[in-house]
Amino acid sequence: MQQFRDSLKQMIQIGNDELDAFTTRCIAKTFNRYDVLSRPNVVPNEIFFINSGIIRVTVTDNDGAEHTVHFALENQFIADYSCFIMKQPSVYTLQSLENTETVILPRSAVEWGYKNLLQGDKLGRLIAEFYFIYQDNRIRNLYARTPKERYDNITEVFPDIHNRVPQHMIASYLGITPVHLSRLKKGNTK
Amino acid sequence: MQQFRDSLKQMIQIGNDELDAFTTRCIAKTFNRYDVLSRPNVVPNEIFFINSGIIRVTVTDNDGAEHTVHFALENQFIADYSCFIMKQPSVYTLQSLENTETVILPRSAVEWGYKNLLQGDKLGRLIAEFYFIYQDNRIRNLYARTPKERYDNITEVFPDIHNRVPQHMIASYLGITPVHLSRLKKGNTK
DNA sequence: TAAAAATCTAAACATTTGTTATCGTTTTAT
DNA sequence: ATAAAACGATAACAAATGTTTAGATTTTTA
Repeated sequence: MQQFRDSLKQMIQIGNDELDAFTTRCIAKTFNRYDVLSRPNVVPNEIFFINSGIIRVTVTDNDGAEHTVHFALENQFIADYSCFIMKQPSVYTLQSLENTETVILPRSAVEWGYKNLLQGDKLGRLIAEFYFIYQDNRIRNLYARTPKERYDNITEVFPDIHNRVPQHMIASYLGITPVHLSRLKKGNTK
Repeated sequence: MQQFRDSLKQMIQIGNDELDAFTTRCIAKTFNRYDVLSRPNVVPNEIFFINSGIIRVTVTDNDGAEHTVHFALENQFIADYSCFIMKQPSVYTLQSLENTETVILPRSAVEWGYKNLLQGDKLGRLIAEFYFIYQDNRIRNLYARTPKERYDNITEVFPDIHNRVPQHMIASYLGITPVHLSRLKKGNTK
């Protein structure tokens, strides 16, 4: 729980009493590799903070094909945040790709934080802003960069991804097929 | 300014005194069609609220090609919000497509609001969350829907877009060429 | 440790999407 | 009102990307 407390302290001004009260409402939980943390069609009532490990977020399209839209790493928050906010049934699957230690923030804790922490709303603002920036980058890359360029730059955002995630999941994240990624690596295409 | 005040009142609890103090720090400004509101490579220090009109957000890639990443409509906030938050040089161009009435929120007003409005951080949180949800949707569609599906559903997010925006800009937003959109409309492709 | 499963590359072929050019129509600007 | 520019459809062709299948290698599981 200490790692989680340190992250909070980096984001907002918060004393030990507030930290105690808040973290008491959170739950440490460890997942095994390939465990599913969150499924589609269920209203998500949890935000996860990752102490160690890696979580993949996927969406399934109308044809049943699975698309990796995100990898979440150490010291990051992850959730089906849209559906969490809107209290609507989830659209994503969250799955651990390694043994993953998390801190779970139940909805009750989050709402308690907004109401009772001196800088609770600021914390919520910073988390939302952080992911906004990340997503903005995503969208810009999808529009203005080729798959090859996205591949070449993926380690900017996910430093050791090549050692931790199979290539076909990286291809999915890039928005291409594994076969095509294999081709791009050979360098025949621009 | 009344429209802007009403929008604020819908988002947070705010009295007339606070509203007066805040809106005094904002500036009403009208732009002509095709005016540029914000350019790349300049640190953006403003958020725009749209009373009427429509603003297009574009990014230019390495080859000099322009991509439309967003249309902002009435009663929405729009900015190069990532760069605004990070105080970094802008990457987007904001351009009005109609005569557009805006309220400008200078950085000074935003920061004043966070510090002095009772629910300032909550307002910031809600705005960031709102755009997070919008972007999340964008990304999911880019991954899990075909261009044709994105075209068929575009009026969900932009109701009267077909009457207000030329088709080649819609194509750009969909991530395809105008020629290809023309093809899709004919219905030969899935 | 051995069998099974997952992974990556490769090739051949199919489909989607982009590019260029043309033409008629509509919109804009003088 | 008229000339210029922008716009959208279309066709022919080119390039990018997907699909299927096969085989070799690595990783996982029993």
